[in-house]
Amino acid sequence: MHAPDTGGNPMPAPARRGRPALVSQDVLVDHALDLFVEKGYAATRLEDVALAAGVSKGTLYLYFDSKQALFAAVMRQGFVPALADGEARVAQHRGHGADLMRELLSGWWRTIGTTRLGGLHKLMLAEARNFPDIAALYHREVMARGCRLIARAIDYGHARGEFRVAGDARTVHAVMAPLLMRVLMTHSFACVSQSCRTEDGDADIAFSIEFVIRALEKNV
Amino acid sequence: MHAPDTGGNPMPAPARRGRPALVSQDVLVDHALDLFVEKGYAATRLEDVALAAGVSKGTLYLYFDSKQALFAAVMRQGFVPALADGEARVAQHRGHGADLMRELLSGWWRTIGTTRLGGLHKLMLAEARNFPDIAALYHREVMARGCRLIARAIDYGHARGEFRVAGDARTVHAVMAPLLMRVLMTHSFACVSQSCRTEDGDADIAFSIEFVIRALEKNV
Amino acid sequence: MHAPDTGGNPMPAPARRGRPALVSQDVLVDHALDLFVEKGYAATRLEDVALAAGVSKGTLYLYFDSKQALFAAVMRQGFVPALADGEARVAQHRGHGADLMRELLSGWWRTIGTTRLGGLHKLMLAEARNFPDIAALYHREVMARGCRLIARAIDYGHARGEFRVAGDARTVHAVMAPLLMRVLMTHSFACVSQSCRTEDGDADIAFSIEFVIRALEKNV
Amino acid sequence: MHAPDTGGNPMPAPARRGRPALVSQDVLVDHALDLFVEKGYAATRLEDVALAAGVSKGTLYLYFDSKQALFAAVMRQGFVPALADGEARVAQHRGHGADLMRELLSGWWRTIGTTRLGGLHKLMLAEARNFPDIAALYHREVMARGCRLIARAIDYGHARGEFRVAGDARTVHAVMAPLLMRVLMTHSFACVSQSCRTEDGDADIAFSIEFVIRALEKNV
DNA sequence: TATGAATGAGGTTTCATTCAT
DNA sequence: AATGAATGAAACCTCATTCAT
Repeated sequence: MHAPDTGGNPMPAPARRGRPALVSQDVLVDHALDLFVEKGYAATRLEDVALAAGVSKGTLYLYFDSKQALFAAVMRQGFVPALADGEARVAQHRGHGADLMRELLSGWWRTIGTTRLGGLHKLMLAEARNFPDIAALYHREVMARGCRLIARAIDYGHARGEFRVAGDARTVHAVMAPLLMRVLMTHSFACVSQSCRTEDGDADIAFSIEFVIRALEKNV
Repeated sequence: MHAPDTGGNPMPAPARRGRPALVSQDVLVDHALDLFVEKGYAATRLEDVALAAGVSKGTLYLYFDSKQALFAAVMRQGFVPALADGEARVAQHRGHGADLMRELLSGWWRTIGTTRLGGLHKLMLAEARNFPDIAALYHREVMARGCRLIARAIDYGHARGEFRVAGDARTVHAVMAPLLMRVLMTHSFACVSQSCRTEDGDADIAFSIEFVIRALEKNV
Repeated sequence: MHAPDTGGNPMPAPARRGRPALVSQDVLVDHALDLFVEKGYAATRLEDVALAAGVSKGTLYLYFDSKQALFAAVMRQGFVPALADGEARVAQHRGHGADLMRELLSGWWRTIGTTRLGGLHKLMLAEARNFPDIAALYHREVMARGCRLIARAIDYGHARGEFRVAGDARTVHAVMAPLLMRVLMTHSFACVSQSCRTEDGDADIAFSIEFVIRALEKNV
Repeated sequence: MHAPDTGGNPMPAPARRGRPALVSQDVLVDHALDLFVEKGYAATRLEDVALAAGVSKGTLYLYFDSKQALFAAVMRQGFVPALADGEARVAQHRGHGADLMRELLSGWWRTIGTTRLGGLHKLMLAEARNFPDIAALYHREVMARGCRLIARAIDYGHARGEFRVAGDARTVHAVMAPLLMRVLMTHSFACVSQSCRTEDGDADIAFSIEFVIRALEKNV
């Protein structure tokens, strides 16, 4: 992930030849993410991605073999950082299970639900059938990993005697559903209905979180 | 799906000139629904729709002005019957609110969640941004109406003192989310992961329903 | 190759629906042959083929799935008739072996060497490496069949005691080479050198034919 | 192919500034020859040529103005040495005309027929129409010169009363055709048919040579 | 009404060539 | 001299839509 350590010696000039790159893969992926999320896969023209990044159509093909390869890169690079962040959070937590759930879910909402990454979830959902390979990658690397995260948090509360259920798949699903649905709605119908916008969403989100926590907790 | 029943009266040689249509709009919409759900909007070719319905590509244009018009018809005709059914159910109900919820949600699951109509929800979600007009229609005629239905049921239970909350938008959302998500998963990742299939889904669905009912009910 | 015999019943009107075709596969193949021979495979644009036939680019794809499929059709349809003709000729022949050879070779020259089909031989030679499947077809259906034809004629003269050798592969090769080379030259260097043109070619061809016949015949 | 021999004199530190070229035109031409012969002109990418020679695409353009210029260089450099060799052979020959022919033709086969240069002949044939200028050069410098060579050899035998014909163009053509055809076949259909391979070709070649010599010689 | 041939805009992809370092 | 990023024209191919019968 980072350049090999050269042992304290100052790294010599990288001896770059030729014209320096105008863009990097990351920049292209960044703009592609925007457009894919905004217009969907089919309606996004590679030329628009390139122009958005300030290069020409052909340049894109120096970095990605095909439209599908670009799409795969968008998926791969989009979710990895957010997941690592969530995992760290669970590992460190002490205190009530309900508080951990609150932190996790509201954290997810802040870093994914309200950002382009939310749109990426919707995109993957919409295109999964057309790109089984990428869908499998997403399922394995993103969904499964995210579910394990939540499952561990529920188990934590269950082990402390606070939650009435353990973190099995069905429970995880029920816990995540309200937030995920809200994200999907935002990225589908926000343009159509005020009620799907996320603007004053914080209160709504808190409500959804408390709703599922109530379903998890033992009666007092 | 089939020709309208003429009530047992033998149809005499019809007075109107020309043959009756060999196909009706309904047949086309029916096959279009299948293909749209299976492949998504962009990947569905009108020629395939026509072939599936046993007519030629040109004939399709006698019934629908454009691909988008066909898509709109699919959406319109897909949801109307299911909604009417649900509304009748709520109007008639007597007894516990929880039982009404169970009936509504499991009824929704049977008639929509496990049928092509589930795929239609996913399709609309995926394409809403590309077809704001249709999305607005869907939102108005399907989503809003469906939400009112659920809201009324929650209010019913609330009025009886069984539910701790009234049927406002946020609650409706939280109640529907698990079932909707499951449908979306089925139509996206079923091909990729066993865990997204709906096969032994009945137990899972019951679990999801009880999960949200628990969140609705007052503590005992 | 021809419509199935309907047993003497007058064929009913074919009940053609829709717009009658502006072109047929044969017309497209015909123009494609011209352009492929003139410019080579890579330099021939499908749009030019279509325009030459008086239709649009898209129409071509109603008849052929791809450029390669068109190329295959050109090859298949180009050679079949000429071969059948030659085979009939050998079967009927009576008289001197040398005369049969003269007839075959000059017949080949007239029907292939001086027509577009000569260019087709050159095209196949030039493109064989790029299209192994089509090359295999050509080798099996055209070259092998043509070689058998010549071999039979040599065997005929050999059986009569006129030729000193039998029709094995090497002999066939040596017999055909001068005419084939001349065709290839014509279609490659004619534009560059008068000496490669075929205009007064008849005397040259007769010379080439007598040259190989002399090599075949026993000394007098 | 290798650096010019400097004659044993130790090259002192060269006075000229800058490094000597890391690659020479010859290296590029050498690899271009391989690729052109293997894949044909259109299917050969300049980038592959550069990579094969161990330089970058840009470097190639320091030596050649265009793909066509590279092609021209390949042609020019490919044939010149072989021709000089053949010409020397004819000039020195004493003895039977048939033996001279055997030596020339089998020499051609060894140095051209079985090497990449054979593929170069095929390439020129395939591309002549697309590059008239190069074709003219080839025709003038290679074909015409080669034909003169053969013509002189036939004349030699004719002057000695061994051959029944003089070395006119038609005869030269008939003499060369079998070997040329075999080369073309090898470079076109070898991948498709065992019978076009050159493996045990020596016997076949001898046969072809004797075949044409028989056609040249007077009856005994 | 129904057909199926025809269209052509629009997309992806390739690659010879240029250019700044 | 050498590089390698960048370009953009051009080709193939698709498919929603039109049209003549």
